[in-house]
Formats: sequence, structure tokens, C-alpha cells
Amino acid sequence: MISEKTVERLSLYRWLLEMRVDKNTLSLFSHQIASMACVTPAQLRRDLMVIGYTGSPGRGYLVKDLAESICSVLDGDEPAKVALVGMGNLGRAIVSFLRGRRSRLKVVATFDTDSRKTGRVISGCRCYEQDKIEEIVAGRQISVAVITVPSDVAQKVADRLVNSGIKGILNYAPVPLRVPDGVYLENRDVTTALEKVAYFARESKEKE
Amino acid sequence: MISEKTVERLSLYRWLLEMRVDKNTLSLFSHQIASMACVTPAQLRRDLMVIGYTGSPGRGYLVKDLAESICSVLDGDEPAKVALVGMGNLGRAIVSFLRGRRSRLKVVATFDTDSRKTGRVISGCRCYEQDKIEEIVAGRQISVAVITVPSDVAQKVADRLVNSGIKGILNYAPVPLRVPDGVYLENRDVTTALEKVAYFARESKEKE
DNA sequence: TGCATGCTGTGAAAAACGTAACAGCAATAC
DNA sequence: GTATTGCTGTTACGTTTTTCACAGCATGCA
Ligand SMILES: NC(=O)c1ccc[n+]([C@@H]2O[C@H](COP(=O)([O-])OP(=O)(O)OC[C@H]3O[C@@H](n4cnc5c(N)ncnc54)[C@H](O)[C@@H]3O)[C@@H](O)[C@H]2O)c1
Ligand SMILES: NC(=O)c1ccc[n+]([C@@H]2O[C@H](COP(=O)([O-])OP(=O)(O)OC[C@H]3O[C@@H](n4cnc5c(N)ncnc54)[C@H](O)[C@@H]3O)[C@@H](O)[C@H]2O)c1
Repeated sequence: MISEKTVERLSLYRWLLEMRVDKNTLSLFSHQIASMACVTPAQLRRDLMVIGYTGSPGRGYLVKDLAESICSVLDGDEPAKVALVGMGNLGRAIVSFLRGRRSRLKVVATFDTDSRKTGRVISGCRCYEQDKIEEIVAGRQISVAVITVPSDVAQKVADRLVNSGIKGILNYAPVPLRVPDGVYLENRDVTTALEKVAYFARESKEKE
Repeated sequence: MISEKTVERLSLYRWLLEMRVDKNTLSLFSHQIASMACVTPAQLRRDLMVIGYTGSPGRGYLVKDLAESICSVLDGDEPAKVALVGMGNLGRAIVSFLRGRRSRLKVVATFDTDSRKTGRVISGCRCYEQDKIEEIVAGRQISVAVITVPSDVAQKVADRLVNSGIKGILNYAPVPLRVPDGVYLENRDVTTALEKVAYFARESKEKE
């Protein structure tokens, strides 16, 4: 089992390797990739060790090979299907962002309660009535969900998603959701993030 | 100096304490607060230890007192001023979200290059031309910035912000920015987060 | 008042995470 | 072919973060 931090960095390495403009360089050294990712070379080598990829001294890592190797670890056999609940400002921003980007993650359904949004195709993705969650999530075997509904209904939405078989949730509502063991939850509250940044900003200002 | 993780949790505790509906309970035990925050009681007690707040056995922690104590650690003397660069879909969602919420963080200026956005008040906040960054950020002593511009210009924006005296950056563009020591940086890439969730979702699905 | 209860504060152990160091070897130069 | 260079894989170490465990005490009740 790979640690959370390592998975995050692997995702970053892959992105950096695939987005690289210079397609001529076939291989890179650990310190080059590390520098792009803003980590130490030792960190990078350690991360590659856990996925079992091995380079060679004097040549480094074969870019294409390494990227594929990361894919085989991070991705399943087929692209993960993603549902997003709450097509408000944030929800639309995220869906259209994910659309624009070639990715292994496919947003295949969105949900809302607002009848001005349901039944239409928004940001390139069909928006269903919220009470179709069970039917569609279970029926299409969607395993990952993004929650961008107001915080007072977030727990209710999470419960429905879990009951429909969702195994991972990315939550943007500013409430700590309760999910059973076996469902992976990641919270992304703006306020917390901003307060953290503000705290350390102040801290470093006081030091100078 | 308090650790990042602890600061995040303190922010969460404060939010939970302030949002509590039942204003009658004057005090709470560690296990009650911990349960709301989804952490262990030991974790909570240790976090409170580092800020020097102390409860009492048999009664627990005085809610109002504790919240104020967290404030005195997290907040400076005055509310931190925040600038946001890039009033696209995501930028507007964040600004209007922060507006709606009583907070110690004030978004006092936003910036964009698009002339359809600049010079107007959007989501309750004035939007300036992007080349006014130096003037306004330095002039109004803004210390924290949120970056929500396309990734190819994110580094350039970050540089200008740093030159203007910004001490903390919350970055939503999917690129690892380079900032000098003394500037605190927090990255919040959706793709990385989603890929992480998808990985662990698959992991837990395979286990069952 | 005095006793029993059970929660707090904290030192000590454990776990997670990152860093440093180096032996071994692939590539290159000559 | 051989020597040299300098990068990799991995182990050992240091640091940070979390959990455990329990002594001590404030509280509520008899
Ligand atoms: N973490 C972040 O970066 C961030 C930024 C902004 C907002 N937020 C949070 O994200 C959430 C949404 O923010 P927003 O600005 O998009 O708000 P919004 O009001 O624009 O969007 C909410 C959407 O959810 C829909 N909705 C309401 N109840 C629903 C239900 N039961 N099922 C399905 N859909 C439902 C509404 O119809 C609306 O379309 C809020 O909780 C907000 O606090 C997070
Ligand atoms: N982390 C997330 O949750 C998340 C979600 C969606 C998008 N994103 C990222 O956030 C960024 C913005 O996404 P979006 O959907 O809002 O895109 P968008 O195109 O709607 O918004 C970008 C805005 O930035 C402005 N801009 C462009 N260049 C600028 C410059 N040099 N200075 C100031 N403003 C400038 C544009 O005029 C536009 O208004 C992108 O980098 C995207 O990848 C992140």
C-alpha cells in the first residue's frame, strides 16, 4: 500500500513528464525531475522505489517508460468514473476544468436539485435530478464523487453516495463529513486553507 | 512555531465551536469536540496543549474561551487582507463564497486582464487591471494572495505578487510554483486531489 | 465535608515521513 | 580495454507527527 503523500507526488511527476515541452530528451536524471517537482532528488528516488521503477546510472530515467509505469500504479484497468453533485459556481468550474484536460478521470454524471440545471447538458456533462443518484451511480458503477453542494446538505448527499456504492469522495463543502470505513474521504475547505496560509504569512512577516 | 497540520485542525475546531447550534452548553469534553472534528481525543488535547489552552477535568473546555484562545493564536491584530488574481469561474466562486461567510479574512482586491471584468465590482469586490498588482498590493499592505489564473501565466503572476510584498499564496493552478524562502505556498490542484481519491477508492474496492 | 468518578495534561513509545550517505554500476572518454 | 565519472538503489538515520498510558486533580454527589 502506497502512502497518501507518495501518491500525490506520483501524480505530480506524471503530470510534469507528460506536459514536458521538450519531447526530444528521452531520459532525465532524478535531480532534474526533482527540481521540476520542487522536491529533493532523494525523495524522488524513494518514491520511484515504492512503485518498483528502476532507472540506470549515467542515463537516468526513461521519460516515456516512467510515465507509463506511474500510470500502471495510479490508474486502474479502465478510467475511473466520476460523479459531481452540486452544479453551482464551484461545481461548474471544476467540471469544465476537468473536461478541458486530457485525463484518466471522466466526469460521467452531475446532479443538482435546481430544475433550471437538471435535464440539461452543462459544461459538457449531463446534469440529472438529485434523486437519481442511487440509480445512476450504482447502475453505471461510478466509484468516485465530488461534493460541491451547500454545507447543510453535504452530509445527506454523502450518505446517498455511499449507499450507492461510492468508494471515494472529494468534498469541497466546509464540513467534516462522516463516512464509513472503506470509503476514502478528502476534504478541501477553502477557509481552512486560507487561514493556514494567512497564519504562516504573518509568521514569516514577523520574522523579518 | 506551530505545525501546519495543527494550524489546520485549530481552524477546524474554531469553526466547529462557532457554528455550534446549541448555544446553551457552555463547556465540552475533549472527546466531544474530537468527535465533531473526526480526530482522536488525544490529538485534540495535544493540539490545545501547543497553544497553551487548558481545560479542567470534570468540566472540559469552556467553548467561548477556547474559541477566543484559538483566535488569539491564528489571527493577527487585524484581519488579514487577501487579493485574488484571475476572476474566472473558479475565482468568482471563491470570492463569492468568502463574501458570504463571516470571516477574519477579507478579500480587498481582485485582478484580471480581461477588460470585460476589470474596472467593475464582481461578487462584491472590485476587480482591477492586472498591471495594478504592484501598486495596490504594496500600497494596501495585502499579505495573502489566491491564484486562479490559467497555469501558463501562474508563475508570472506569482512573481509579481512576491515582488509586491505578498507573504502567502494559495495556488489553484495546476503547476508547482517557485517562490523564495519566506513566502508560504499552498498548492490546491484538483487533478492531484481527484487522482488520489480515485487511487484509494480503487484500493478499497479491491480489498472487499 | 469527603469520596468516587472520570477527564485532563503530558511524558514516553510508536509510527510516518523525509534526509543523508554510500556501495555499486552504467556510461563515457581516452 | 580500462579508468573515471557521477547517478542510482537502498539502507540507516533523524525528524515530525500521532498514539498510548497514567498520575493527578476538579467536579458532583452522598
Ligand atoms: N473549497 C472551495 O474551494 C470552495 C469554494 C467555493 C465554495 N465552496 C463550497 O462549495 C459549495 C458550493 O459552493 P458554490 O459557490 O458552488 O454554491 P452554489 O450555491 O453556487 O452551488 C450549490 C449548488 O448545489 C445545488 N444543490 C443544493 N442542494 C442540493 C442537493 N441536495 N443535491 C444536489 N444539489 C444541490 C444548488 O442547486 C446549487 O446549484 C458550498 O458548500 C461552498 O461552501 C467551496
Ligand atoms: N483547483 C481547482 O479546484 C481548480 C478548479 C478549476 C480550475 N482550476 C484552475 O484554476 C485556474 C482558473 O480556472 P478557471 O476555470 O477559473 O478558468 P477561467 O479561464 O474561467 O479563468 C481564468 C481567469 O484568469 C484571467 N487571467 C488570464 N491571464 C491573467 C493574468 N495574467 N493576470 C490576471 N488574470 C488573468 C482570465 O481573464 C480569466 O478571467 C486554471 O489554472 C485552472 O487550471 C483549478
